[in-house]
Amino acid sequence: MPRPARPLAANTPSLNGKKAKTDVPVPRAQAVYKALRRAIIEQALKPGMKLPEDSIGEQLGVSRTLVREAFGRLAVEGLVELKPNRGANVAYPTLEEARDVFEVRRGLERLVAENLAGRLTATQSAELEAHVRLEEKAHEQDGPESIRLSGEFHIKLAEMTGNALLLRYVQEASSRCSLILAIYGRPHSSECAVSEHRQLIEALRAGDAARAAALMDHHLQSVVTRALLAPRGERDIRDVLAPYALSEGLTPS
Amino acid sequence: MPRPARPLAANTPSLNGKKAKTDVPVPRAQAVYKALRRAIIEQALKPGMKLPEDSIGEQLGVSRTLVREAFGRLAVEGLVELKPNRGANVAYPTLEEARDVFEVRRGLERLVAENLAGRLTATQSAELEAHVRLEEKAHEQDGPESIRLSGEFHIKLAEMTGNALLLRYVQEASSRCSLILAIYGRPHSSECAVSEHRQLIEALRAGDAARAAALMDHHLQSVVTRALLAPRGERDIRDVLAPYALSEGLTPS
DNA sequence: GTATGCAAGTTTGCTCAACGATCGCACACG
DNA sequence: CGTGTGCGATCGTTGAGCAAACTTGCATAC
Repeated sequence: MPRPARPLAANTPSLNGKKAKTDVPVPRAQAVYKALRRAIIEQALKPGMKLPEDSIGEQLGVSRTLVREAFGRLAVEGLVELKPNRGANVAYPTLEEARDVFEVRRGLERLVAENLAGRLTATQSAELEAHVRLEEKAHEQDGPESIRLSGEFHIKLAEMTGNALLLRYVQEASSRCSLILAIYGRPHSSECAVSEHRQLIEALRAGDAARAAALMDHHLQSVVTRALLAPRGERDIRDVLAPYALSEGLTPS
Repeated sequence: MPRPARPLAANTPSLNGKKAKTDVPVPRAQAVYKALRRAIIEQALKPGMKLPEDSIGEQLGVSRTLVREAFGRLAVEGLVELKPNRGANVAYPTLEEARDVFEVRRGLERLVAENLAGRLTATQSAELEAHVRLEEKAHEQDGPESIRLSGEFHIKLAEMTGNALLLRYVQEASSRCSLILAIYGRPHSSECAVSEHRQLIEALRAGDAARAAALMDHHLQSVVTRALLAPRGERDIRDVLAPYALSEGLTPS
């Protein structure tokens, strides 16, 4: 039995748009996971969309086995919803889940701020400044670049902590927030205020852990507020009707 | 081709020692994952131990496919270490990783405390009291029950928040802490002080979020201290030599 | 005694065909 | 219109198969 061509092998190096950082082979299972994850985050695969194993496997040039593995992992992360015998769908988080994710994310990012306060190296500091400058430049042009850079700022901070588990959790929570904001967010509400990023860097440099944590908390809270999600404790008619208003193209005042 | 008997199907209902809570079928892949996870946490599978797909599959009565899926998921959780083409081993966290996990856990549990402060129902409160009484009883008998109940107290708190993501992260961090303490902890150092659990419940009931968070933080910090892991910032000869001392059967004073 | 090369055996990563179970949908019937 | 049945699609899983990678044991050279 001849073995078929392996299209993904040809594609794998280009998935990241650059060569692998090391010569460690990247298992195809990993590549499938990353491709699907990215397609969900970038909204090529829309919230609620059905994900048939067969056709996804065909499109990626891999067997169902690897697709199933990727689904399993994405389900743990909350990006895919799996039900026994019912297959996989891109997750469609409820408002309750959204609130949970944002709450946890705020806690995690506070931890990042506390960890980094007073510990930034000159190199890291310069790197953050450069990033903020990119954000400002992108903000002037009003494109999707601005949103991407906003999110990357937070990932960059988590990376700088050097805590792998914290980074993983922040990445995961951030991905889920992206999905949630795609569903519930107001247009253009996904990006962060660049000025707040600047203030945060200053507090981290000053070594004021409490101030940095408070700034971070306030910063993320204002992202949520701009995105129409009220914080826990403010359950009112607005919460209940929000998805209906959106589906009818209405914008609450 | 006749299909073989399915030993795991016969075993699955007994894995939890009780009937499934609902009639939703439990996929075997899930059962394999849970069995392996439990075996690692309970230390039937020791840190560093090699996990061959073939023999694990035979022992659990499932195909390699499901074993591979379980490995993938356990690897994400940090309980299993996977290297391409080198197979799976039970994870053996470094001291650095240990520190990371404890730091994140402290942050997560602080979040739990803040979430619950002033929000415990009477039922929840009674449930926690009952749990602490069980801990006290088990503590008198000096068995493994005491350690298990200690860990469960924290999981129970996280459940009470109603935040699924927070619960998942606490469960995961807690599992990894168990593995770490198995490697690096002093004997009998894994359990919590029951009196501190009591103080925590009081603060939660009083609605003092700041105090509850501080108590939780201090509580977990003292678990770490008792277990020989110094907090970050105290890198000294003790850190460096700890694993060597242990491997030679020496106990630092 | 130590280092190196090679062959054989073992394990891993993955594909694929196969089969039973489950589900949704269309159609027939009362 | 409501209900039951049959069918096709999909899911969950198994096991055979194969290539690649790795490990182990043995022979040989220095």
